[in-house]
Amino acid sequence: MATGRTHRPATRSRGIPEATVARLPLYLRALTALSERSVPTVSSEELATAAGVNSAKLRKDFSYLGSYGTRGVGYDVEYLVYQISRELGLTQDWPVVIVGIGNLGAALANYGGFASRGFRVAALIDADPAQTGKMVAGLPVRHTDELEDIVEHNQVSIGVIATPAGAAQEVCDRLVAAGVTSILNFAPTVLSVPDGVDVRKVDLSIELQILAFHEQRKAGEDLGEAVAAARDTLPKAVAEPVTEPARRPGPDGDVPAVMPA
Amino acid sequence: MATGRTHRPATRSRGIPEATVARLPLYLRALTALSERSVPTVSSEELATAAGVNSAKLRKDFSYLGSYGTRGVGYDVEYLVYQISRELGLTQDWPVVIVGIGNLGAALANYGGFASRGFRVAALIDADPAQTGKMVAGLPVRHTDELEDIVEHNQVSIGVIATPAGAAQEVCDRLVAAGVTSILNFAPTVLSVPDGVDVRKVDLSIELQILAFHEQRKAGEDLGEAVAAARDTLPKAVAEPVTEPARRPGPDGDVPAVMPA
DNA sequence: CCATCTTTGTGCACGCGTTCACAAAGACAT
DNA sequence: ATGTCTTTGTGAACGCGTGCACAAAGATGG
Ligand SMILES: NC(=O)c1ccc[n+]([C@@H]2O[C@H](COP(=O)([O-])OP(=O)(O)OC[C@H]3O[C@@H](n4cnc5c(N)ncnc54)[C@H](O)[C@@H]3O)[C@@H](O)[C@H]2O)c1
Ligand SMILES: NC(=O)c1ccc[n+]([C@@H]2O[C@H](COP(=O)([O-])OP(=O)(O)OC[C@H]3O[C@@H](n4cnc5c(N)ncnc54)[C@H](O)[C@@H]3O)[C@@H](O)[C@H]2O)c1
Repeated sequence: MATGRTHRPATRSRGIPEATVARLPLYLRALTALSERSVPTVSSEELATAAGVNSAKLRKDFSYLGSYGTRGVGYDVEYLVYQISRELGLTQDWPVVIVGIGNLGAALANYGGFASRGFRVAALIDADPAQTGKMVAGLPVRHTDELEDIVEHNQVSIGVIATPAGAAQEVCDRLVAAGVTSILNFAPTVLSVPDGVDVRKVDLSIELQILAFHEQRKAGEDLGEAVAAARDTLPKAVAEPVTEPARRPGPDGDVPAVMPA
Repeated sequence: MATGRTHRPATRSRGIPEATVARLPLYLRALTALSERSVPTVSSEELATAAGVNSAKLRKDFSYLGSYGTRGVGYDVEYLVYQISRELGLTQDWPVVIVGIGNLGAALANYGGFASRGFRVAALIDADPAQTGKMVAGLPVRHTDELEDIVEHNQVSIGVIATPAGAAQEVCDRLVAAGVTSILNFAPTVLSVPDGVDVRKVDLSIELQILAFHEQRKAGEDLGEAVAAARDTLPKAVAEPVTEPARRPGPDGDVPAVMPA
């Protein structure tokens, strides 16, 4: 998930496993829904179903937080909502800046799911002078020149990058230098950051490619494994059908037609 | 990652590990950049750095695809681009539909990264009659009534859901019934799908919450562990101040403002 | 043709995450 | 109070993913 140095060794003694942390928001969402329906308690089985996970996994996850359940009954919904919120740090307000107010950045700014969990959009930042001053989601777009001031003045520790890939590393460096220590990156680039800074990335293109992989697998299965299997086990030299691009890269490094930039 | 039944047991004999599949697009991106610079070959060390991973991991990943490197030299960039593309199923065209053309859906439709990897947006679909017919990213928005026709006629096997959470499961069901077998879900809901259908989800809110967790950790470390440790080890019964959840869930199922610990 | 040097491919060990399965804890009825 | 019944919390086994470390492969130079 995280790209840069997100190495989290056995530093944290009473550490909650990363996999568990990633599921806590899922549980929280399910619990919030139950809370809104005024459901007082819930069993691990029910909650697990609602969150789309295995009940044993859910119980083990909760066991890292402490013993918050009652045997024979289940978990108190309100109490658990509070405990998970506290563990995730949602009992406090997190100011966030979004850098790059284009198609995606504007959509993010308009997204209601931000504020609903204690994430407050402190500022929208863009380098394009034409954008500067425009109102997006009730906030004025501010110029990149102000980035450092904004971050420091609002005590921003979380930054969202929605600029083109080419600008991402530079924006990242400036955010980090200004004091941001957590970055959510939507640009398709590997960001390098110093130790102590967390980076998480969201990459639509990668998700689609993973889906395509499985999709191809399914299609292959349907029309018999034989073809795929035969091709796959062919020795390297022969594995290429004649229709394939010349294995030796021509004088001009040509990319296969189907795979443009 | 995937939500619904994405259980991929030891079915596939010569199966590529899921973790490896998830990294292939990363390698591909780095290789494409090298290709554009007409770099002929690359070592595992260089490529690993560019992709932001460990070189041993990269070599092991490639070993699942076959032996495509040359010892003492490295990997042929063009050849590797082709092999990974083929493995990921990118040598063919994947028609995609986007359902829910609001803030996010429109941004996705405008995203150039779609077409650049062989993913063709076949149609944009929305339930709002006011949206229908509007042009977004050069395509007309079509009404949900046409969903089944569109999917079947265009042989769409990948669907993107960007509707509000409440509509996501229904849209999902219709997509699946119409023949879609891979879904990328942006709505914050757990989708349930039949076996054989892959679901991947992208949830901004979850990403932010994970960042907040680590952010809280970092902050806690700085001002000494003592406070956090003391609070955490409080017996369960006492951990609950009297001021706490008598909490009838208000109209907003929100988090408590500030909990005295 | 041989020596040297570079880089791959992988055997192995280790740690994390998942799942099973069950003892113990507690609610609830009698 | 006692027994029954439900559900938690967790020990233990297992499988997957990661990273080390090195032998083998092949390029390159003499
Ligand atoms: N639109 C999507 O659905 C989508 C999906 C996945 C990934 N992405 C990625 O997200 C990023 C943004 O996509 P988009 O469609 O919104 O692009 P866009 O071109 O619409 O918006 C980019 C914005 O960033 C601003 N910008 C450029 N350089 C900047 C800098 N140095 N500092 C501050 N702002 C700067 C531009 O002025 C522009 O407003 C891209 O990297 C894209 O690959 C987009
Ligand atoms: N905007 C973001 O940055 C963002 C980020 C994360 C998640 N999300 C999620 O993505 C989804 C869309 O977000 P948004 O900001 O674009 O919302 P939006 O309200 O702007 O757009 C939703 C669109 O879906 C359409 N729609 C509603 N019901 C439909 C149905 N049954 N069939 C087809 N179309 C239907 C609506 O007409 C509307 O155009 C939401 O679930 C949101 O939680 C959005």
